[in-house]
Amino acid sequence: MSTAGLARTRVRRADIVAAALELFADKGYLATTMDDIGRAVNVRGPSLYKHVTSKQDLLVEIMESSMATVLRDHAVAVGSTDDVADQLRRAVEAHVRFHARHRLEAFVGTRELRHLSDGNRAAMAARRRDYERGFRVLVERGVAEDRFRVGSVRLTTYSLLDMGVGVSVWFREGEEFSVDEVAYRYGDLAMRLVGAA
Amino acid sequence: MSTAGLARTRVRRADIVAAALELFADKGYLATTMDDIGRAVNVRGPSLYKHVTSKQDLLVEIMESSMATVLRDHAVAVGSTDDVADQLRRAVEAHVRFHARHRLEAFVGTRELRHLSDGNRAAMAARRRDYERGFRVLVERGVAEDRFRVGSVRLTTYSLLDMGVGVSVWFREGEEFSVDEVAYRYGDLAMRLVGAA
DNA sequence: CGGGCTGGCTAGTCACTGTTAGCCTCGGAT
DNA sequence: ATCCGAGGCTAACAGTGACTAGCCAGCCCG
Repeated sequence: MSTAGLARTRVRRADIVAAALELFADKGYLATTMDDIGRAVNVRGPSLYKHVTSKQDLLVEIMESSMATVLRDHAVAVGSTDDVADQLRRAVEAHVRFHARHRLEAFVGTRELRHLSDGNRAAMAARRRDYERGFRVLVERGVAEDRFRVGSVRLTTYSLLDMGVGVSVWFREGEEFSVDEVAYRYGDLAMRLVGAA
Repeated sequence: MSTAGLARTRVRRADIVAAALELFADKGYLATTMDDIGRAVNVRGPSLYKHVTSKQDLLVEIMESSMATVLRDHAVAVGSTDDVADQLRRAVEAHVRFHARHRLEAFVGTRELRHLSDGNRAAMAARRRDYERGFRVLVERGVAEDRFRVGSVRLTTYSLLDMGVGVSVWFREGEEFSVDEVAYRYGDLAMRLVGAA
């Protein structure tokens, strides 16, 4: 069948990206060599260039697809209801779910931003700011609608976001908490932080 | 005076460490070269070895002194009262104050842990775990004494810590908030998180 | 059956970087 | 005046690592 060749190629490339992700998360982008990545997929370093144009490309691919995922999840969460408190709760749950389920992507996404080439980093940073603005806007609306009571919108928003980001550092699948449990509990914590009525 | 030579040496060394700190924070440990550090103190890279035994040494010095600072501040905060809620509040304030005032050290401390040599990393990680345990113990005691009401001690503790760590990422001296304001407000947020009575 | 693309391999290039070696200067103490 | 050590400099070494060049095997197509 004519799809076999193509199919195999596709799989390989995905394997490479997956291996790169694990290594970037574990050792960091700069400390990871193309040979390391090759070894992880049973190939010599230089062979990778038959599938990928550069090491930087791997990083870009990882960060972009990961960013696309969070943004999509966030939009779904916020769009699923009109109640600000529910929106914030669901947004936080999505945020945490992402940082737990895709902890490596999330981890690499925050840690390796600076090793993106200038153009890529700027684009990425902009999308990240948009994402954060989404949360700030929710908190602001909650306050305006008298549903939340916060000392500072900005600090509260940072707290919400940073709590969730932290999940990607300690979370491990199959330990004490499931993804859903963590998401749910962080949703509660978020409601406390904003003093939800 | 015989101290002049010594004094100058000491100052220089401190300058080197300061420059290294800034560069490590900005570009990352691996991406920073000895020439970079040298340039920052108007000296060629190799000359640094008259003051420092290795690049790794610079990282170790930064991380150790920084860790010593947090641990000391934490001990003072917890020792300054007997009331669990006050203890936790002050511990969080100290935590946040540290991450704001010493944001570069804090930032490097969390980001570059993996580039410490094995022995140093293990020692550092252990002290970090102790520090975290200090918070968990406070939350546990608060719950036991019926002063706090939390869904999960572990998750709540992580949240408290990660919120504070996040401060080192966005905080800038002389902008909207002073160190004290941030510390105070995060203390409030912490009280909300633990559902302090 | 045979040609050629796909994708692997080895060898090599080039740039870089931590660190050492060895030299020279200058300021302070004798 | 002179000595000397602290500390700067350049040159060089050794290792690394991204990426390229060029070769070859095997599989799919005709």
